[in-house]
Amino acid sequence: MAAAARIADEDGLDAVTLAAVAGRLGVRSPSLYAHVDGLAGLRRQLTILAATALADELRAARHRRHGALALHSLASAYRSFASNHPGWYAASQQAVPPGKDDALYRALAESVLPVMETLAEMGVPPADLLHQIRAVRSALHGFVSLERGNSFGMSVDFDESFRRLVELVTRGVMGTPQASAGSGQGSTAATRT
Amino acid sequence: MAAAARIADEDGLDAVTLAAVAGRLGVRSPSLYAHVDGLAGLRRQLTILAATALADELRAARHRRHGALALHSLASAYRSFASNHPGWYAASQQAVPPGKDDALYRALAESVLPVMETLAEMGVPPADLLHQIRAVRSALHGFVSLERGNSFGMSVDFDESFRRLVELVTRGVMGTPQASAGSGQGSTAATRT
DNA sequence: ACCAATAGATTAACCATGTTAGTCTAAAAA
DNA sequence: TTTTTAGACTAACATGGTTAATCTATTGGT
Repeated sequence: MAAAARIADEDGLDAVTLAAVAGRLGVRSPSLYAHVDGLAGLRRQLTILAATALADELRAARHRRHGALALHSLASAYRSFASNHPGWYAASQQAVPPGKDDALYRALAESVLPVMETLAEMGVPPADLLHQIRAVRSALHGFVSLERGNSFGMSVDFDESFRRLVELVTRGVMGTPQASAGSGQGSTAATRT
Repeated sequence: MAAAARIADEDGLDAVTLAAVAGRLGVRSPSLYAHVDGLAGLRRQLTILAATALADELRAARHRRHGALALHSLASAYRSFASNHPGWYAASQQAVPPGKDDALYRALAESVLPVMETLAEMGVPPADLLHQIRAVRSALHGFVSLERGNSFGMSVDFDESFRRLVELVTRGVMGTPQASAGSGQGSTAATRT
């Protein structure tokens, strides 16, 4: 897994292949089947590894910070993670098959927890929490994803753009409680949103 | 290309393969080389096709609408496109290799134009335009991408979440001009942002 | 000290996919 | 009628994933 993780960051997620991992370990591909459940298993574990790493970073960024400051710190950490570990970030954003795989699900959920806790602490009413988390996640993932994918033309001032985006979202999350019209939204307790 | 486009939407972007396209056309894979420049060329053209289709939808959504309404319509069209053509959407969001490929670049740029025009028309000052476009694109792409990737747990109320996100961004784009601190941002004329 | 179990690697073989090279055929152009 | 050409084909090879069957060395039990 360590070898796979290195390849992901150095050569891109697509370069994570049984042959590549085996090659780096000085071993033939079939040998890997004694340790991982094929390519699918390898990628799955890589996703878990990446999501866990991201969750750790986010947790650390939030540590002992509160309110808007915590949110800003979180956002920075999120973007830095994607920048420092592009392969891991890509892995952590894989499409998730519905149901079943619990470990995978929980690892991904953990990376969302810090956002949820921060917003909750900032006083977002439970009825709004779900929507706000989605907004924050969308903004962060969207920006990072477009930035990583080279989808922003003119390579100017990404930092400033990000700063503004984060402030826009922060403002949106704090002010204007926005009376919720529909739905009775059940448990706000659980994990992913 | 039509065959490839159908496969992308029906079986996912990853299923777009020379073998699959050839199979659907009742032909052997090597035959395709007379029409497309290998798999890379096929995918490239698919990206152009998808970006063009997206641009058309966005242009249509904006047609004869103005201000916040245009932006909302744009946002809806964006999300609908991803929902109706998941494969095309995925294709239109491929990472872009820097420089060179002009046709590809321009096709992708076209899909951003409607956003730019709408914001400009809404009175966003030129100095802010670039950042605002990025914010809007980030929010839209982020939400759609997370929704498509099954990354929102609890399958409740996506519509409401999206509605709120769009309103949050709209509010952010209209109010609070946000004095820009750094940079002298050159030409605001051009295309992608 | 010996033996058995096991972890972990191996080769061989087979699949699918992408790709190149060389060839054939039928329709279009001259 | 002849030539050109578009568009297909087969053959052959590379890479990557996967399974099966086998080998070997270390570990653990007796």
